[in-house]
Amino acid sequence: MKPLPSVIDFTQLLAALVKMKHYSVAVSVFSKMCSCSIPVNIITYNTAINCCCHFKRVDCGFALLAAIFKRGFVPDVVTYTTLLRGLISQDKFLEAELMFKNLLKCNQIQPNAVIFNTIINGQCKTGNTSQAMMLLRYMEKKGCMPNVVNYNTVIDSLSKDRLVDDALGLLAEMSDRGIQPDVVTYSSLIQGLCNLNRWDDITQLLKDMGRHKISPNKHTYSILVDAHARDGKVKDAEYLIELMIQRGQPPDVVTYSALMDGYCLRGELDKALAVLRTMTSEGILPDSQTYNILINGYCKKMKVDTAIHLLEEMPLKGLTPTIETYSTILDGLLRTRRLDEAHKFYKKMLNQGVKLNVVTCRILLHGLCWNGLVGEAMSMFHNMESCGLVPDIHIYSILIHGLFKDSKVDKARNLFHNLLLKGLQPSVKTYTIMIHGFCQEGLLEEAYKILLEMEEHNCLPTEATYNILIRGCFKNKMYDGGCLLIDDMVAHGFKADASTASIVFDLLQLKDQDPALLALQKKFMP
DNA sequence: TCCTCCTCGA
Repeated sequence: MKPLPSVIDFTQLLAALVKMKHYSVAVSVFSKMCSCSIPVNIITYNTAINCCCHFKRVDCGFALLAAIFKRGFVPDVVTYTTLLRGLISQDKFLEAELMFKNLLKCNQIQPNAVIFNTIINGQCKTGNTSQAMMLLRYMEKKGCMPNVVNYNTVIDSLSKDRLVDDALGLLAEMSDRGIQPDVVTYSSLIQGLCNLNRWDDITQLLKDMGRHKISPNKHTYSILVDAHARDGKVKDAEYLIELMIQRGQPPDVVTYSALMDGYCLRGELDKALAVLRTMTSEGILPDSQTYNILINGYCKKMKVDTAIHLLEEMPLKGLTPTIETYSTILDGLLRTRRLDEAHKFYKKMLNQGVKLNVVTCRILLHGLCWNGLVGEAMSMFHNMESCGLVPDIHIYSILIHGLFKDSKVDKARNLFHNLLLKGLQPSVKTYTIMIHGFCQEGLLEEAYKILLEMEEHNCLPTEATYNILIRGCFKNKMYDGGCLLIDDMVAHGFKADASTASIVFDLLQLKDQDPALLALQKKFMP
């Protein structure tokens, strides 16, 4: 109190609380400061607004903006950046974009690279990478040179959209303009290449990093560990972890979780558990996600009881199960047809205040259909909208599949038309399910129409799509049609391979010695 | 003294 610390000291105190993620404490300290007439300035306000935003209370952030005006302070670009980020983190991207445009139009701020990036990142995260790219060009026109973070944001998004070559183009552009890429740039690119299994390019990029004297960090290594683990190469993943330790970048909970996931994918649950023990003994505490990976592993192996045991263990370790934890177990119960337990579990989950999301609904609908309860699935589907949940294309595919399985052809057809009316783009899966359903019902013409529709919408059929339709033709003795389709699939670059041949083979075994089938046998069987 | 980008889960 004597002397009273400066406004900078108080602001640093607040910032320290933010860094420790004690947002509610920080906000109450801030309001105490205000009521005690302790000096504050615009930076103190910005820090407080940032707290509100992390606290998922943008509304309080805007209340503080009003207070700024009331006290005669002038909000700066940081104030607005923080508010925009708050809006975006609460899925209000369109509002954020509108506010940003107004700020520019009214010359309220001199936009800098940070505020531009906040919007660029928002566009990337809402699936509009191409618009983000346009904004990257636009900021330059506004006299604001893009920095490495702006490039990194777009490069990361392109890489995640599988457009790694475009991302690599931006890397080249950076070098041309003298903007040095950093470890984040390379990490994003490596991840993009990992998703496409372009191992040679990854090696090349790692060499490139070395030439630029940029060392991989925890993130980079974790990306590589994850990629190897996903690819089943757990031994290589283990080797990478050793390398991390040697190079002074010790693995963390993310690295070990990725390795665990690799073991789970191979069904080696004992080894996954061993990883959990290793990390704990090294003082790295598992988080909810680590448990979710393990729980998922056990559910996929139909060992739902062990999964439930792990769920019960979480609170003992100070962890709160997430919606993902509950959804995984629910999926396990439904897949093992433990309907009563699933129902009880679902009720309990809702009682605990867990909020449903689209993925949980997807799991429930899939589970209901899988257990032959299409009617209940449909009524749940109709309830979704009243909960503010918008069904996605996967949900439509699941329901259409369920309806066909129950021979409800008209309802399936209706649902398909409805999704088109809603402006949803059917996926290859949706189309394939339609084709499969129509084939089962002997409606070959309708099935074929769907194939044509796919091509019209530039949705490329897969080998499986063709095989399903071909099988449908043969089963319905439309041999010529089947043969034409085989030619068609070959023309589209697919091989009429073993599974196509086996269709013919299956039918030969089932059916009488139909001469047309015998002719086909000559064509396909060795 | 405050605000942007990268790693694991259904």
